[in-house]
Amino acid sequence: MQNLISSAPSRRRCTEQRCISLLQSATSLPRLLQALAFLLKCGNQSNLLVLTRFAAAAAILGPGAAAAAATLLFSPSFSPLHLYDSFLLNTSLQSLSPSPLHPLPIFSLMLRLQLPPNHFTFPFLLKAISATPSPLASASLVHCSALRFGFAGDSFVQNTLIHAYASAGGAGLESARKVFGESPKTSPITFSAMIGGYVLHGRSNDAIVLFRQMQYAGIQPDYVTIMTALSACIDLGALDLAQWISSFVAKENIPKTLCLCNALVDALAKCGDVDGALEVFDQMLERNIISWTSVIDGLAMHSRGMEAVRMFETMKASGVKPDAVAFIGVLKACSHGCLVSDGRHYFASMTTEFGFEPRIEHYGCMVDLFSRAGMVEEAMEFVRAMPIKPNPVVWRTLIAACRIHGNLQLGENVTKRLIKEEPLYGSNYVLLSNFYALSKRWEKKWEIRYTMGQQEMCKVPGFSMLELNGEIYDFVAGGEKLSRHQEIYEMVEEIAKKLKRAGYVPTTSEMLLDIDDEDKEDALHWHSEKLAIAFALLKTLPGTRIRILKNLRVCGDCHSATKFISKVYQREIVVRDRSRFHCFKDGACSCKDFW
DNA sequence: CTAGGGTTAG
Repeated sequence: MQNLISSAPSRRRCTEQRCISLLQSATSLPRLLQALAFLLKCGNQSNLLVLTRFAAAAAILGPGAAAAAATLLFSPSFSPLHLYDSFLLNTSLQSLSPSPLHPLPIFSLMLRLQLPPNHFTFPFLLKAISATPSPLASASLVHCSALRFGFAGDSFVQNTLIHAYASAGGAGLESARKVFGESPKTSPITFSAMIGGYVLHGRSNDAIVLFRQMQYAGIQPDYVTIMTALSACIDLGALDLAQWISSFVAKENIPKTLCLCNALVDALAKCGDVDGALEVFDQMLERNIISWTSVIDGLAMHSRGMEAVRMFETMKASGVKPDAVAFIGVLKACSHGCLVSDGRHYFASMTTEFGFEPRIEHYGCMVDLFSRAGMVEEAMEFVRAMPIKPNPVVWRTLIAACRIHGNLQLGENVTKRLIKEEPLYGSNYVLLSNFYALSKRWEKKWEIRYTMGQQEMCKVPGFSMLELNGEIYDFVAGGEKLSRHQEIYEMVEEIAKKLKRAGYVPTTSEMLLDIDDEDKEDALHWHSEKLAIAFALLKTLPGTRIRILKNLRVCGDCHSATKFISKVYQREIVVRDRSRFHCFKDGACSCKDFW
């Protein structure tokens, strides 16, 4: 008896599941039709799920197959299916999301069969379009269609339209903004769609401006808007805003969902407030692997490797099984904290204790672990013994170690090998020319620079950002974007003099120019973070902590200069690198010079 | 039957 009751629904589910996989596995239209015929024989005439999956499977095969399928489905001989009309096609559209399959064939069929789209059609359609590779053209096509059918004023349509346009980036963002501006009713959803689009395409400044406007307009952000705004904070290192959001969440009646708390932990840590992140983490009622990974990664970024390792152990003890990403976190903590033996232990435990096959990222962490610790030969040996092919990232890790630890010959060889693999990537040639400069082979260096010029390859320009009183300031080397540059350059000169008196010796070896030493020193002063620090020293009261964010890694000279500045000017200076934090205080850096 | 979203080596 018990058996009968429990097996009946499960058998039906199983059949349906089988239908779907049968349809999805069809590789051509004839096979698909064959599959459908079989399913109909099993009595699926009115099973909507099966029929919509059939339509979706046909759409995957291409417009021709989709047309044939729809003609079949909606032909009179297939009655009474035509009663489903738009509903069937809407559901087909829905079933395409979030897979990246193109929904337009289904939509055009719908029009061809003169089935009128209704107000469910456009959101489904636009949602599916957002997930396709280049949604701009499709979005504007559907936009026109929505206007023609009189659905452009529907708020669901507007929100999905903003999302679809914004997903395209570039000009799509402007189209999205236009729809956004024309939307009469704005909800947190409208704002999330627009803000999310900005964040997705690297315009986090615009995202935050809009987030502020939202509050100004009296619209209460909900948890999705907040998570989106937190992503923008991460991009910009906007600590003030991240902390403000954190307290906002604490005092307002916003559901503290697992997702939201994870986003808060991640954002606070990445904006420089690990202790704030730990506080949120401690108060969480429920934690998943992402919560643990975020907090471990946050500790790793701040050189708190031992704590990260303890956290990893606590996680295991609390019954959460580490996954591949969590291992990346703990291995990163070991390499940034110079915990070589712990790193070895965790790497080994991946296979012995948890049965994972380490991925290239894990091998990369190990190479970094040995490299930072100065064990360059060991790192090279590790790469040689790797069972998977090292990728360019691994090579670059090793190359960075060779440069820092002075293994010039090895570095040069590895860089040449990298260039063979990636001949079109400009930065690789810069790396090679660096080694030539370090070994003072200027002709070789100029040869490379010449080749680069010929092929129009260039270096990623470095920039720094600084947040002062809620405003974000940009600095690029040379500083031509700044209106007050004269003042800043004078400050840079003054800093240089003071540092020299304090015993600072500029490191010129990282410069690529073979000009005389004095000029080299000059050129080093223009690195974007030096400009940012000078500006911050001018604009803030003594004792204020200075926070800088960079797109590249800190160069050796800036690192030692900043250590001196922190002592001479008695300031705490926090620099967020590409991958970690440096907290300069009293002439020392929290990274203990491992970076 | 409708909309916006989270951790990942350098």
